[in-house]
Formats: sequence, structure tokens, C-alpha cells
Amino acid sequence: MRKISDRTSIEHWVEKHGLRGICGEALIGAMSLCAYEKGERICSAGSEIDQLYLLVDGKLKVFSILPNGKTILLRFNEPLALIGDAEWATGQPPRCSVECVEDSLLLSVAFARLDASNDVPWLRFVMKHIANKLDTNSNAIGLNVLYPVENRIASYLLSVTTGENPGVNVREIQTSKLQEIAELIGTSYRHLNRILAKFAEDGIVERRSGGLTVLDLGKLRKLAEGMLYN
Amino acid sequence: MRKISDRTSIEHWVEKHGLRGICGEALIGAMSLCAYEKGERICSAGSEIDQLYLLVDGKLKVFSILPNGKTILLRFNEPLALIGDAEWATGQPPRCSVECVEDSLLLSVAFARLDASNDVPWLRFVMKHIANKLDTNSNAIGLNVLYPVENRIASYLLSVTTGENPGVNVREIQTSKLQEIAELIGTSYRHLNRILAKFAEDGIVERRSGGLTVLDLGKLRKLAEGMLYN
DNA sequence: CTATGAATGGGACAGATGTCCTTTTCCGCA
DNA sequence: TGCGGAAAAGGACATCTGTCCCATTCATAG
Repeated sequence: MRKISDRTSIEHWVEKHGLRGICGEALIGAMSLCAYEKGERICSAGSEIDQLYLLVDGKLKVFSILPNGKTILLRFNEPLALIGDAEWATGQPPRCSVECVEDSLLLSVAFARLDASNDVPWLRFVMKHIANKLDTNSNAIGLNVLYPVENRIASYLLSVTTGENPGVNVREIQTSKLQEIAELIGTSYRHLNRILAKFAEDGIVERRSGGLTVLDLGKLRKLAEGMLYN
Repeated sequence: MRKISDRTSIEHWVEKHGLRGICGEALIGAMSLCAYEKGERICSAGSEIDQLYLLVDGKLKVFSILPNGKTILLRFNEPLALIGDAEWATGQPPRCSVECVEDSLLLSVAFARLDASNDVPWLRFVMKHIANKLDTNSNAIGLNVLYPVENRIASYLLSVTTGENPGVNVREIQTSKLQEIAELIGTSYRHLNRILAKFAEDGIVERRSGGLTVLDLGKLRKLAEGMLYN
């Protein structure tokens, strides 16, 4: 992580996301700007966290680690997203880990600084964000339990495909080895492989030389049926 | 639902749960007390909701309804729990339905009344509750995806068993037909039946005359492995 | 260019779970 | 008391998913 102290940069991102209407000048003044590289970890489940982060540029993945050591993808985050909001609110250590899937920029404020603030619009802003996560999560539980892996994979592929350009090579837009993808989706590598083979047969994706190319976003969307990791 | 207008009753519950330290007198004055009967629905997914509820006595079950019409149990709620908090925060219609599993008492406040309030301790209180739900949910997603139905059933049985008295007849403590339980857990009736048969074989439960008696809470706890609906 | 370990692709089989049906039990009512 | 429908119990089979294993391909150091 690289800290960017330049106030002008901070201002830029504050303006870009309209933060000035949300939190007071004092809070903005207390913010730092942090640059994380692709693959870097912002926070880890169970570890300490004492900063609230606002993702202003880039993309993050949020995943949970279970008692048996397995991991499961919870969602991808794009700007403007909060990291550490729930932890600040509950005082609990983070239950999830957060990692950059692209080079990312985050504004940060110390929890201590927030505790001291009685900024009502800001509180409402944070509350709304947490509530949105909850909303998404409540839905995701059902979808994860009630739909087979095929749908989760479709959803995952949609999430890592930029959408504007079908035919994206998945290899290029995210580091994960297939093994990692399998873990994120909560299935075995073998099964992921099986489903991908079927997708290839159905012309949804193309596999060549170890890469993976999405051919038919429409079919993927139909399979994902509204279940998205975003 | 029966409305209890008696201010003294309201005061009683406000005191009992220490609400006076959380929200201003004005907010308390705006609260109503509602008595719901076992089985009654407090809110339904997708419908309108314009009140925030505080469960002060009784027990609720919260479940989500999916596109395909299936339902999945998200959690049980006991006092002091909030209903409608996330909906108030996001402005979205409820994604979950909430139903009483026992006769219950809830304090209610209109969203409109809350919108007008800038009570900081109260905002933090609500925020913390939403964050807790999120925390629990994030965990539940992984558990639901990565553990087989057997564990979910164990967890369910624990949740509906009062814990102090092993040998509780499940029939007595909650209305659900087995078919309903199956839906809540997100499995088929057939499979639930299979697992229960295995539990009976292992001496964990006893099935007789259509009822179900929990014999061995210890084994259930081991199976649930920290995954609880509460 | 080749050797080597990592990553991918896939066969075989077992266990978990869903679907479809039939039989049995329970329970209220004529 | 007997009947009829609802709920429960369970058999048979198909599909989904995991585990184990091995063959193939790829990337990279030498």
C-alpha cells in the first residue's frame, strides 16, 4: 500500500463521488488516500481494523473464511463502496477479507475519528450502505442455497466480465487460477471444470490454451437469473 | 394484530430493554405497542412497510422468498431485535418476510417519524443492529454453501429447542409441519425425512406418532458446529 | 530446446440431494 | 365406529457434486 498525501488528489476523489454533501469538512480533512495494487489485501478476517475505507477507484473482492479453512466469495465492490463500516458499527473484528482485483484507490478515516463525529448525514450514509449490503446478502443466502453451482459460476463470470465487451478474455481481467475461482464459488475444482466444459459445449464460453473467453453474455445472464456478486 | 394503547405497558417494555438511554423521549412518545399472535405475519417480502418494529417479547422467524417461489430461513429473532431497520435505511421494500413463532409484542414507530429525527445515539443503535445482522449473514452464506443439509437441520433443531430442557417435543414448540421445515432449511421434504431417520437411528431424536423429540442436544451442537439461526 | 513442476482437463466412482410415487399413519368429522 | 383427506414415511431412480487419480498442456529455468 502506498499513501498519497497530495491534498489535491484527495479533493479530486471527494468531488467525484459527491462526498462533500455527505460528510462535514472536518471529516474530509481527516481522510487519507491509499493506493493498493492488484492482489493486495486491504483487510483480513479476524485481524485488526481501525480504519474505514471508501473505495473511490478500482475493484475489490470480499470473501469469508470458514472454520474449515475454506473461503467463499461474498461480493465484488466497485466505487463508491465502504470497507470496515460494519466493523466500525459493531466493534467486532472483520469477518471477511478484502482484496484488490485491480489497482485501487481508497480514502481512509480512522475509526477513532468517526467515533468522535456526530455528523448525522454521514451516519445515515454509512447506515444506508450497511443496509444495502445486508439486503444483497439476504438475497444471496437463498440463491446460494437453492441454486446449483452452474448458476453461481454464471454469476461469477458475469461479475468479472466488464459487460460492455463480450468476448472478454477472463484470464486477462483477473488473476485467479481456476482453483481459486472454485474456492470462491464454494465448489470443487473438478466440478467447476465440468460446468465450464458444458458451458463450452453450449457455446457460452470458449476455452483455449488455458484461457477462458466469454462468448454469450445473454445465456450467462439467464443462468445467473438476477443473482449477482456485485 | 392487536394494538395496545396503554402507555404504562409501553413504559414497561421501554424500561425493560433500556431504550430510554438510546432514543429521545420524543421518539418513545411516538411509539405504539402491538401484540401479534403466533403464526401472524408482521411483514411480507415485496410489500409495503412504513413502520420500524422493536421486538420486546416473543420470538420471530425471518425468511426470504426467491424468484422461484421457494423460501429459505434466514434467522430467528428474540428481543431486543429490530424489524424494518434495513428497509428504513435503504428505502427498499422488504426482501424478507417476518412471522411470529410465538405470541409476540413489538413496539413500532413510523418511518416518517424517524426520518424527522436526528437523534445520534438512536442512529448509532440502529446502525449497530443492521451491522450485526450483516455480520451474521455473511457468516451464514458460507455455512449454507459449504455444509451439507444435515448440519443445517441440526442447527434448525437447536434453534427451535429451548436448550434448558432436552427431550423437548418439537411438535409442541413450533407449528411447522415437516414440509414447512424442509422449505425453511432449503431442502426437499424427502431429504429432510432421510436425515431425520438417520438422526433417529443415531439416537439424536425420537420420532413417534408424528411428533419429534430431541434426545441428544450435544450431538446436535456438534453437527451445527457454530452455525446458528439465532 | 528440453526438463520439470504447476496448472489444466478429464475418467471413475461414491455420496448428497431432488423428483416422483406409493404406502402408512394420523385425525377430524359424519 | 368408519371414512377421507392431510401429513408422514419411505422406495426407486436421476442428477448434482465431491474425491481420488492420472494424462495432458503450459511456463519457465537452465
